[in-house]
Amino acid sequence: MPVCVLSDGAGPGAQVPAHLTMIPISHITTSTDSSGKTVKGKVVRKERLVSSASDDFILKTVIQEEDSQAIASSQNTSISVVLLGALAKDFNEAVNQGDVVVASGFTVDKSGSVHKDKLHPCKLLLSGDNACLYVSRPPPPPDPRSPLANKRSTTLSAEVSTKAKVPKYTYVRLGDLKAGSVVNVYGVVVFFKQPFKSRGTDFCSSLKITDQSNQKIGCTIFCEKLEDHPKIFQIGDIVRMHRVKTQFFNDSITLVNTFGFSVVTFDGAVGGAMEPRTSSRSFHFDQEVRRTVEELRSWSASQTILPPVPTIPLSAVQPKAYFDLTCQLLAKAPIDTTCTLLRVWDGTRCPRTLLNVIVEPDATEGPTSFSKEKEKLIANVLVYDNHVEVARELKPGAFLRIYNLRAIPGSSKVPGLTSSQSEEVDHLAFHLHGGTAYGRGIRVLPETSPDVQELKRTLQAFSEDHEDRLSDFSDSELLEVWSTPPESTKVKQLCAETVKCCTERSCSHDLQPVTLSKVKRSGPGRVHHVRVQLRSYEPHALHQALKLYCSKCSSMLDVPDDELVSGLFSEANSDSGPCSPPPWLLSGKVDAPGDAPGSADRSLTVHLSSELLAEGKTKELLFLMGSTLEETCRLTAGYQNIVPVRPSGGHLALLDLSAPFLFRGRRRYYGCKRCSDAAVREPSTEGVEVIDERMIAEALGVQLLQFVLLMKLELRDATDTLHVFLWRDAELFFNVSADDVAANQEAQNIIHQTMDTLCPPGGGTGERPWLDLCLTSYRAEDDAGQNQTCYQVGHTTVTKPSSTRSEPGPA
DNA sequence: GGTTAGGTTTGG
Repeated sequence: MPVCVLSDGAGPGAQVPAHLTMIPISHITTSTDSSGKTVKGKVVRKERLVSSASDDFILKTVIQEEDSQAIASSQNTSISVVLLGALAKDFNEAVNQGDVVVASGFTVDKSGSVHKDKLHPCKLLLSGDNACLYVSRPPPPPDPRSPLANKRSTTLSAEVSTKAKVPKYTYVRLGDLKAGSVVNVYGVVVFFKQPFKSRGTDFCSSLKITDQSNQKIGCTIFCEKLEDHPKIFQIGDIVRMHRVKTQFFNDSITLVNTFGFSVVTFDGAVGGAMEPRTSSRSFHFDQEVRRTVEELRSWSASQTILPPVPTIPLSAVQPKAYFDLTCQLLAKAPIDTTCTLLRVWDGTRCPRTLLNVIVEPDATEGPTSFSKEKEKLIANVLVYDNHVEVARELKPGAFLRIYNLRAIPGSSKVPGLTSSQSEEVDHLAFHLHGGTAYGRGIRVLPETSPDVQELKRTLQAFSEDHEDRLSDFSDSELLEVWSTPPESTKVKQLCAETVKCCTERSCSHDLQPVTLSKVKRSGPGRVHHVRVQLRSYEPHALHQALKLYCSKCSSMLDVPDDELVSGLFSEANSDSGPCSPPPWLLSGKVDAPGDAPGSADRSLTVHLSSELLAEGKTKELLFLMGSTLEETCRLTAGYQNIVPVRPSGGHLALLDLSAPFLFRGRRRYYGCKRCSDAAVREPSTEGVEVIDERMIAEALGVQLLQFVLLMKLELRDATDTLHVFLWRDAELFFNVSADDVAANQEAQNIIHQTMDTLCPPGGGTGERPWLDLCLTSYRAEDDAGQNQTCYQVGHTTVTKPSSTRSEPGPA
């Protein structure tokens, strides 16, 4: 449906998808297969937009082959194009005679007027979701101030001289606004509130903008959909608004959105990326837009109009301060109806003790505990009232900016708080109070934002430092680690402080360690602390410890090996036959990637969402047909998300769900056969910042399986042995995520090294380190349906794995 | 082509 105006500079902007093949106008016949094809031509005639019913439009245009050689050697170089529906309307607004357009998703029909107009015997029809039109406009006359001017005028002079550019939009300076008109404006944001629910039907955004005329103008935006609101991340961002009305309020002009409103936001930093933030399907972006934004950026940088940005890291937080926090959400838990706890970190450590909030593990979304080192960096943020609703939509792992967060010293009146810390005074609590004053609110930042990129580097650095610290022991420390109690150690030594342990408990239970024989005599439903050694473990082939778990039906599956998955791919490829993709997909071909250059002569059918294409997102999501597992893996280098598909009964279908339904880089995602209702369906990408496995799974009706780690450990102490499971808290135990274990060798190595430390191969029990563990006992049915008591290790982290154990001597 | 809000904090 969309019309995309291409950037005429080298910068970002919509691009015609590279996999589509262009065909010359003269080659078009009624038997042309238009799938995966484009036609390019200059608009030589544009007729009036005709509206046949209230919402139905039709527009006829004629495009002509641009290549003069083709024109000279062929007759049918001009062809009629009929546009229907919204596309016609968009075309009418966005395209001028003289523009060069590329059409895709068209159908070919016989032209009824060939005798009359002497044009091509065929015409192109564009309608529906499949159709897309890319517009590139002759660039504006060279700007004499620009260093590129000479270069431009030589390479593009022919086109420039044919037509003076008529700007489509005119923008009014904020100092020239008159009440009672509808205008387009640019402005630098000096104040903003995230959209909040109004008392009417819409969300309301409130902002104040300024420009070179130094007027500060308040704007109020009402839109029902959040994605239509300005995507403002911080003061200094630049907005461009189309169709806002001016009106007087309190003796000053204000701007309110009106019919046809649209807004695009740009980063306000001089030299920053020119990435337009908008959910509009069709928006105008060219060299002139770029120049206007750059002018506003440098003007704004030279001014002192902007209040200081109150974004500071946790390490710099002062008591009583209000500040904006850029952070990652790790976990969250509702406290009561007016308050939600967000556990966040930004990789820096606040020098103050932070408020400790204890909630039921069952109420927590995300991990319930973290390694002790990480825990020290985590801030508990309490968000109140209207923010609770926003917090409900947040997912652990998301990157957030919390605006106008308050650091409250010594405050301890937290609903539901059970921490013994509540009487302490020397700690900081973080509150996001109710209301929207001072722009209070929460916003999810896209991963592409520069601030998130920086945050991720900080978090990464923490993880690396932390791991370095673990493996960086002096010899004396190593001796302490390895000098374990002798076999004859009696129970009384369990509490001895002198024995070094290589695990740490992070639970809040106030329990004395007990012996395994006592654990065995106690019934299910208990929590015990024990000090034990690891006698043995299963599976020894550690990759088998990685499982797929369905949180819906609780089934646990082995991860299929490559041989099995390869087989499923070739099975899928053996189904052939006619197959019509759904109308929202555009089809094309890519060369099958191969080792030798000569082997790449096979081509694979690919399908891309026309909506994503329209947004220029050609690498985001690919439906791939006919590939082998190996080819699919190779293509992950070029596409963020690959969904393998196969023809089935004339339609596109997913592969058997034993195969991954999605490839993302080195990561593969699986779905639950029992709980999925899988089909190729269109993902709704409107307003979506990042296309991830969750949204794709949801669109495809796939119940996403989670990678988990499952091991059975045999523990021993002086009194007995006990088999326990390591599952729910296995990631915490190894301090590694199961997702990472599934995707990379380094994470797998951590598990190997840890197990080698806890249970050295070939070593006697005397060498094995002692472990402080928290055990939970529970009742479960075994395979024979018999009730039995099971045990799980929880709240425990291995703190001192070491790979240098085998060579303790000086290096 | 309606209504909504119309910056500005003390409080869990």
